[in-house]
Amino acid sequence: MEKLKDITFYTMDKAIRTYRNFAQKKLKENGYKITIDQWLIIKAILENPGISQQELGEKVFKDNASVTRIIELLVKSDYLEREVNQNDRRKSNLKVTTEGKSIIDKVQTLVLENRKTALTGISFEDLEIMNRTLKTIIENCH
Amino acid sequence: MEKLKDITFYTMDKAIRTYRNFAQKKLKENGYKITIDQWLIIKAILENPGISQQELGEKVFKDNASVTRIIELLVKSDYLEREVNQNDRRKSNLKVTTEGKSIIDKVQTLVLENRKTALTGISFEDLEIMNRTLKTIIENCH
DNA sequence: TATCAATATTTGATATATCAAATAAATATT
DNA sequence: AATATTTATTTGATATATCAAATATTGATA
Repeated sequence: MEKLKDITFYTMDKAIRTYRNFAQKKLKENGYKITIDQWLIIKAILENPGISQQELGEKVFKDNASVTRIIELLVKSDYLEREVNQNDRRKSNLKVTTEGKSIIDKVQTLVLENRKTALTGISFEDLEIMNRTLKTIIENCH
Repeated sequence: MEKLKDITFYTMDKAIRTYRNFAQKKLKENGYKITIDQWLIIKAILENPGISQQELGEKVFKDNASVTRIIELLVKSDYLEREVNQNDRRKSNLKVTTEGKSIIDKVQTLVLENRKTALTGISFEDLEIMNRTLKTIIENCH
């Protein structure tokens, strides 16, 4: 029977979780009251103004239900504002507040540092190969 | 501002989730009433008889609290039995039931198929590089 | 031996993931 | 226009993740 440590998917899982924990801890250490996922959602809205929740979910690879709930919390934290979309009343217009923009800016530096730390000692070529490989896996599992 | 799709960690996250969803769907399609995480825990117990919950958590990289709750559900599903450890009454002895062994056996084939599908078209070298890279990330984030 | 410190597990609170069902609004069909 | 279908979002139920606090037990020490 194969050992767990030899399983690629186990290593993938462990790596992404180790990174998430690491990044989340850094956020907390620096007093930022935001989760990685919340940061991701705000960032996606900033990069895609007028995006719907559904598109948002596709963008950050999250379930509609998760998006709904993350947005609720972001509104509660005053990082987001939502209004009913007048063209299609099923949708809502999501706007990042000043406070939301501000925390994204502040956190940005930290995130770049975290990534740098996490990728220390990895060559550009290896990183490219990993990215390509991960993308192949994503394709294969569709 | 960098685009999300260019972010390595985002791709890692997406890849592992795509694989998990894919694998979980296959389990469901075949009528197996077990989650990937439950499968992982049972497998780790089979491979490490007498393992404590804490060691189990380290092995599969899960929080103690998560392990407790997954085990509760496994006991409820009759895949696991637990007794108080007489040497150390804080611990419990975890035993995989006949039914538990049976489902692991049956699911095993499916899991191997899933992995094969997910890794189609990826060279051994690239896979090795990815594994090495992931392990470096894990080290860097400790 | 009574007390203190360390260890293993559980529990509570909160966030996210997933699926299915429910709502609500828009669009198509008759 | 009334009805049916499709689409976007929400809600409920259940599983997992994370942290902190609570429990229970063991081991060490005064």
